[in-house]
Amino acid sequence: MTTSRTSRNDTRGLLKPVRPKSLDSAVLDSLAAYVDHAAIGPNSKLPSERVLCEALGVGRSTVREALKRWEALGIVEMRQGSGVYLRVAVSPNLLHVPLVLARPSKVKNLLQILQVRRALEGEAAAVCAMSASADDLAAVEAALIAMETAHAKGRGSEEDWQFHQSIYHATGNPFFPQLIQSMHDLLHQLWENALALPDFASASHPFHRSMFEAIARRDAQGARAEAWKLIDSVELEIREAFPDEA
Amino acid sequence: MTTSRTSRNDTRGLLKPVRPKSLDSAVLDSLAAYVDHAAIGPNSKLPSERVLCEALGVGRSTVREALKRWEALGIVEMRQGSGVYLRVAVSPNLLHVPLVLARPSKVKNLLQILQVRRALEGEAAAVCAMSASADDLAAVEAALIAMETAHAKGRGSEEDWQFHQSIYHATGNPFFPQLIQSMHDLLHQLWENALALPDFASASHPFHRSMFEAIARRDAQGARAEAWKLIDSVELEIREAFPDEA
DNA sequence: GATCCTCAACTGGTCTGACAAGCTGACCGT
DNA sequence: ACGGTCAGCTTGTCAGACCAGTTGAGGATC
Repeated sequence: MTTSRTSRNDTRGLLKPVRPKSLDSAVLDSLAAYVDHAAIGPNSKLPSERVLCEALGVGRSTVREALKRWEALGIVEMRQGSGVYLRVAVSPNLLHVPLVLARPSKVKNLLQILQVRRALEGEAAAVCAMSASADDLAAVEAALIAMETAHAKGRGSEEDWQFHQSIYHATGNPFFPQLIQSMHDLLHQLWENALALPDFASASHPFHRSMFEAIARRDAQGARAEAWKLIDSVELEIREAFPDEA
Repeated sequence: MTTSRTSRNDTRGLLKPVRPKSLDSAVLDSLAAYVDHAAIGPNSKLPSERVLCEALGVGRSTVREALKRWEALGIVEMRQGSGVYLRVAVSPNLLHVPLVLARPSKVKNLLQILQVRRALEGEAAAVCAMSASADDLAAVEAALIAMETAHAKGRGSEEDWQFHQSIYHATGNPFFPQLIQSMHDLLHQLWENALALPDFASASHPFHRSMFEAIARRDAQGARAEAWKLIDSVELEIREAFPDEA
C-alpha cells in the first residue's frame, strides 16, 4: 500500500521537505560530533584523510570535499604534507553566514573601511571596558607591551594587529573578531594591489596605551573616545598622504 | 644532486613571496573571470564540471573541490542531475568571508548581534548626517513615513528594516549595507525554525523619527545618540522578555 | 659528540576512470 | 492531445594511482 512506509501517521497532511542530506554533509556532522566529543581544540590536528574515510566508510574524495567546505569557512586549514588543523572551536550545530564584500581598489575605499573600523573599534573598546575579565585584560596588556617594544625597534605592524585583536577577543562577542578580520583582509588586498602604504601607525602610537588604560579603569566612554582618536589619526595621515583623492 | 630539483634559476636576486597558489584557487579565479566576462547573472547555469575541467586543463576532482568551496560560501548551488547554478553576482573583485558561529545560542547571539548593530548603526547615522545628499534624505524620509503608516496598522517589521537600510545606503559607504545585511541574515537563520520573533520594535518607535530629524538637521552627534537610544530600547525589551538568559 | 644530510614514511594535492543517482527533454504509443 | 518511456545529459561517489610537501629518525661527516 501507499501508506505502508509510514506506519505512524506523522505530519501526513503537512508538507514534508524530504532531504536526502548529501553524504558530505553527513560527514561534516559526524566529524563535528567527533571533534566536540573528543574535545579537540583549535590548532589541533585532525585525523588524516585516509583514516577518516576508512572510519566513516566513505571515499576519500567525499571526505576531501567535506573538508574543503570547512576550509572555505575558515574552520580548518589543510597543509599539504602535514595534515588538517582545526582553526576555531566547532560544535555539532554550527551556523555560518557568508559575507560578500567588494574588494577595494582606491583610497576612497580605504577611508570607507576606516569608517567601519571606527564604528567597530569604538564599540569593541567600550564593551571591553564594561565586561572584559581580568585574564582578558592581562592578555591585552601583554599584547600592548609586545607592540610597544616592537615599535621601538622600528617595525611592528603585526604586533599592532595582535593588540587590536586581543581587544576584540576580550569583548566576548565572536562577531567583533570575525568582522574586523574581514576588514583587515580587505586592507591587505588593497595594499597588495595598488598603493604602497607608508607606515600609518606612527601618529597613532600613543593612543594605544591610553586606550588600554581607559579599558583597564573600566571607563567605557573614555575607551570609545580613545579608539576614535586612534582612527582619526590614521585617517588624517591617509588624507595627508593622498590629498587629491578624497 | 642536491640542486637537481631546481633546474631553472628564477628570480634569484629578488625576494619573492612564494605563493604556490593552490590549483583550485586558480580555478576559482579563472572561473570568476569567465563569469564576469560572459556576464553570467544569478540563477544562471554554469558550464558542466566536465566542460570546465577540460577547458581549464585540470582534473574533475579539482574543479569539484573548487566548486565546493564556492558552495560553502553560498556563491553557487550544485544540484545533482541538473547542474551548477550561480546564486549571487560574482566578479573578480569580490572577497568572500564567512561568519561562523560555533555554538548558536539564540538570545545570547541576539544580544551580540545587537552590539554590532549599535556600533554600525550609530556610525552610519553620524556619517549620514554629515554627508548624505538631498535625494538620500528624501529616500530616508519616505521610508520613515512608510514605516510609520505600517506600524499604525499593527505590523511593519519589513518596513522597519527598509528604513534602516535606506540610512545605510545614504552613507555612501557600500560596506555598511553589506555588513548589516549579513547581520540580518544571521538573525533570520538563528530564529528560523523555533519561535516566532516577537515584535521588539514597539518601544523603539519614537526614536526612528527623532533619529531622522537629527540626520536631517545635519546633527551627527545627535543622530548617533538617537541611534544608540533606539538600540538600547530594543536591548531592554529583549532582556525583559528573556530575563533568565543574559 | 655535535652537526648536517639523506631518506623513508607519512601527509595532503591531483588525475583518471568508472559507476550510481538524479534530472531533462525528445520521442512514441495510446 | 495526452501520458509514459527512455536515452542522454548532469552531479555524486568511489577506487586506485601517482605527485608534492613535511617530518623525523638515522647515518655520514666534521
